[in-house]
Amino acid sequence: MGRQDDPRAGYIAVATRQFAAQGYHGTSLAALAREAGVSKQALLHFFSTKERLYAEVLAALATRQCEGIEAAARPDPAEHLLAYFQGLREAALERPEDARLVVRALLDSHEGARVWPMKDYLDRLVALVRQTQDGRDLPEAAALARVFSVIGAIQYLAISAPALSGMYGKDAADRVAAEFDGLMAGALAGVGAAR
Amino acid sequence: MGRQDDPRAGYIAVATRQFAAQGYHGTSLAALAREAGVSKQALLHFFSTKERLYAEVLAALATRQCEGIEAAARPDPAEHLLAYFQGLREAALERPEDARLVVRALLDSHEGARVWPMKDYLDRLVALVRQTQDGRDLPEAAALARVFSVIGAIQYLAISAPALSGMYGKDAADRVAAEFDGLMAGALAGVGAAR
DNA sequence: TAAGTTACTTACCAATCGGTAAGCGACCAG
DNA sequence: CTGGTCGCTTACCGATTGGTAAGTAACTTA
Repeated sequence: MGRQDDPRAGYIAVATRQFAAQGYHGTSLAALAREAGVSKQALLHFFSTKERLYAEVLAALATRQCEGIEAAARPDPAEHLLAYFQGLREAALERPEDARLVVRALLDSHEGARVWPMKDYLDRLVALVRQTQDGRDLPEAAALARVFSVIGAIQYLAISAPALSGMYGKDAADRVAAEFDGLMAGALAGVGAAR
Repeated sequence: MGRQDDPRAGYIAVATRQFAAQGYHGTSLAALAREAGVSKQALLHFFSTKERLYAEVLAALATRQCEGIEAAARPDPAEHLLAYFQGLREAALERPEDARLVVRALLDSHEGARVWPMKDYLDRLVALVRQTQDGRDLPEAAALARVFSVIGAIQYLAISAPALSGMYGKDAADRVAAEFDGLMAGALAGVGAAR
C-alpha cells in the first residue's frame, strides 16, 4: 500500500463503478479487465480473487463514508449531523454510485459475515447523535434507528432515480428529488438536528 | 393461464425466493430447478428464458403489491394510507422477501426499460395521497416524493435486518426495528395520514 | 552487472452458464 | 384405439466463468 503510482487504486475505481452498476454476480473479471485496459490476470495479480477485490472495494467505500462525516465537521454536533446528511443527499443524487454499492452490500450480506466494513461509519453517526441536545440519553438502538431512517430515505431515492425517470420522465424525477429535499428537513429534525 | 393445478405458480414462488435472496445474476436456472425438484428444462418449458421467468416474478410481485393496497381499504383515504403503510412495515419486517425483490429491481432497472411493473402500484398510492385532506392539491411529484420517503424508509430497514443483526446482534436489530415503528408515525403524518 | 521485484502477458483449465433438440409417458377428446 | 397435448426428461451445445501456471519486459537495488 502506498507506492508512488500504485495501480490498485485505478482498478478499485473501475471495480467500484461496475460492482455498483451490476452487482457482484453481474460483474465479471473479464469485463473489469476490459474497462481497465489490462488482462484479467493483471487484476488477479493484485487481488488474488474476485471476492477479495470486492472486499477492497467495500473497504474503500467505508473509508470514503467516514471521510464524509469528518468533512462535514462543525463545533455543534447537531449542526455537524445536519451538514453531513445534507451533503450525503446531494452526493447520493448527483453520484449515486456509492449509494448503490451500499444497498447492494446490504442486500448481499448475510448474518454470518465475518467483516462489517460499514460498522465504524454507523458507530460514528450514532456517537454524533448522542452528542446532540435531543439525543443525549438515547439508547444505541434508538440512535441507530434515527440514523437509519435518514440514510435509508436518501439512498432509496438515489437508487430509484433511473426507475423514476423511466416511469415518469426525467423532469418528473427531478421534481420528486426536489420535493424530497423539503421532506428531509422534517426527518432531520427528529435526528437531533436544529429545527 | 388458470389450469387446475398449474405448476407455474410453484416455480414462480421458488424463483421469487431465490431472486430476492441472490438477485438475478446470482441465481441460476440449475439452482432454481434443484430447489423446485425438477430439471431446468422443465422451467424453460414454461418460461422459455430466464429473463422471462424473472419478468413473471416481477409481474406477480406487482400484483401482490396492488392487492396489499386494496386489502387495507378504508372509507377515509387518510386512514386507508395509514393502514396500508402499517401493514407494509409489518410485512416487510416479517417477510422481507418482497422488499428485497423491489430494491433489487430498482437497482437493476435502467432508464430505457420497456415495462415498469411497479408503476401501477405507485400510481394508486399517489391517487390515494391526493384524496386526503392534506394532499388534495399536491402535484404528482410531491405526492410521489411523500410516498417514496415512507416506502423507502420501510424497505431500507427491511433489507438491512441481516446486516444489523450481524453488526449489533439480533436483539439490538429488533430494538432498532421497534424504534423505527415510532419514527414512522411522524413520517406518516406528512403523507396525509391522521396525526 | 547480477539478482530481485514489479507489473504485467499468453496459454490454458475445469466448471458452470443459459439454451436447443429430441423423445417419453400420462392423460384425454374423437 | 388413436392422435394430440401436457409436463416433463436425458443428452448435448458453445460461450463464459473464476482461477492456475509459466513466462517476460522494465525497473530497482546490491
